[in-house]
Amino acid sequence: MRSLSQEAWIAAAFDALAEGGMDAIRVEPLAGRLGVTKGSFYHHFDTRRSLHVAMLDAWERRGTTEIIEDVDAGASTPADRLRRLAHRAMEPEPTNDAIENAIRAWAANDEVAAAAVARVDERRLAYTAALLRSTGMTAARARRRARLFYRVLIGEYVWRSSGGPTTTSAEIDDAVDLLLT
Amino acid sequence: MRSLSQEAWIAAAFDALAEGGMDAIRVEPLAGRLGVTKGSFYHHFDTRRSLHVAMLDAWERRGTTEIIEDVDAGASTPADRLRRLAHRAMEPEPTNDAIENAIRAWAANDEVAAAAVARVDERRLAYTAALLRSTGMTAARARRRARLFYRVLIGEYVWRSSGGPTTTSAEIDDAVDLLLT
DNA sequence: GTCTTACCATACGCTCCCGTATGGTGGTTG
DNA sequence: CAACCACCATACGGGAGCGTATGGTAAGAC
Repeated sequence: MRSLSQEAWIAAAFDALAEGGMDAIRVEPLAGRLGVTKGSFYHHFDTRRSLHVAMLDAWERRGTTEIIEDVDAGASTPADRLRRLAHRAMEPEPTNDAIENAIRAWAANDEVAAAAVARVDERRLAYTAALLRSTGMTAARARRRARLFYRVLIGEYVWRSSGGPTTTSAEIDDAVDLLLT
Repeated sequence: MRSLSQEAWIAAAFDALAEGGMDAIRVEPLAGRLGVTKGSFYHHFDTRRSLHVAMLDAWERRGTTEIIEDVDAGASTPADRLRRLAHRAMEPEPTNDAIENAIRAWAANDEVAAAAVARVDERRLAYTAALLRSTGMTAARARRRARLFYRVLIGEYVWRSSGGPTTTSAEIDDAVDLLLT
């Protein structure tokens, strides 16, 4: 049987999100893309809003553990782990960039989204700061540097999506060296 | 006589933009906010799109010269000029942040907006790179540092708007020191 | 004082989309 | 095999907002 699940709707919604932002996630166009009617949608979700919230949950689950596990897998020195983190996080993935940006823009006008973004940010920051502190940095300095790193990362995503240049591998190494100062 | 001008519509549109993004710029709500009907709007503009383009022009004119002139006014060493630039650009102004972010997000899905953003970015980058080169840096390095600075700036705007922390004055000085390395 | 023009109100048709109501179908369970 | 349920189609009502058409008013031109 070819019946859909919530996950199929969420996946399609992320595609639409990456292409046109939060506002492009509309029930009927999504149904068309999935080859069904909105009768299906309102079977799986109460309202359009609940799809948005479900997407937020999925994003929070994915965006918090994925990279960290990936970086921790290659055990090395803290400085190298930081370098791996930077390279991994800055890797050009247009779809991921667009999703990240769209959700962050959404958070500016939605309390629930803002809370989810705040949790994700805090985990990433804590992880980065912990890495920096492992290199012998003071806690306060590590925190500051982690925030600076995160600003660069957000800037990279947003700038890339709006036609900016992509940071090269050499530039990433250069920036990491600055961070470790 | 209390008649409106194009500028009044554009100003109201920027308010709506700061609050709800590009998509919140709707003709009828805007007319309500201005105390007129859309009959007025379609007298001053051909279509909704032409208002958007007019906003883009206004943004490009404003966003390119304003800060630069302000920084050049206080003549000092290149390093101090860069410091002034950083402080001036990172100054917390929620409305300006939201506008900057909204237009940049818009540029991801609109060719005309992307072209305007590209021009503004290039001028800001060129100015920053020139400052850095005046401190004795090589052209290539100055370019790289300018891009890094610009990523931090974009990240600051976006992160602040989505609930992130505001960079303190001390942190700005710290970051500028890193840039000058 | 008429005429023109800038500015705006009113009213309309149209499209897109949300959410609901209801019925149909095919698989599953007892 | 009968009842049930998950899944989806169809059809409807309603709101929001775009763009148009047309008429009205007040300020200046002549």
